[in-house]
Amino acid sequence: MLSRSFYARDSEIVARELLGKILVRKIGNKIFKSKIVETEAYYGTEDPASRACKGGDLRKVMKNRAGTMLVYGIHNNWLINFITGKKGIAEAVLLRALEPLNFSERCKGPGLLCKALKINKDFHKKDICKCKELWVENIKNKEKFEIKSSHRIGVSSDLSKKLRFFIKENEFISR
DNA sequence: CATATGATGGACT
DNA sequence: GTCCATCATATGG
Repeated sequence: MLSRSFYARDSEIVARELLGKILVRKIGNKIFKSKIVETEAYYGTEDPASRACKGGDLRKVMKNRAGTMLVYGIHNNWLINFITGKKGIAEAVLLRALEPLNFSERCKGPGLLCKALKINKDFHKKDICKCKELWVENIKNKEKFEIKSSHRIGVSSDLSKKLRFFIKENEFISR
């Protein structure tokens, strides 16, 4: 399991380094493993694309300490974020797509991956470093892959930075 | 209680 | 790329 210090860095760095890591979901006595293949970085207070810049609950949660999970409901879906950066600074990384390793649900999108792993608001504000039902593991055998970046998806106004990161030529990327 | 609003997904061009 | 059905929240009366 990754230590809290992994998340306590700039969200752009965490978003990049989360790629290729293994997300583990435990439901009852079953284990579901998947590889993280696509992420986006969000900067709450000064990010026009983030709803947290408008204030409210999201902004508060994004200021929690790194490693806190933030589950956000939109349309008929759930999206999961990990809080990054220092406590008091509103930063988070959104999980956008996973490559299923020992199951076959489709995970090509933030809403789909939450549905596949049965992630809902029960995980909101929980600690990814302590949770017994969902956590992130390091890769055993380092595999080589190229990280690409682009503008973020589904937002009307955005920063000029490219804050969406994904593994090049992976077939499980959304769109 | 009423209503506005999307960090979407899927179908389609 | 574009269109749009759909529903959990946030907010206001």
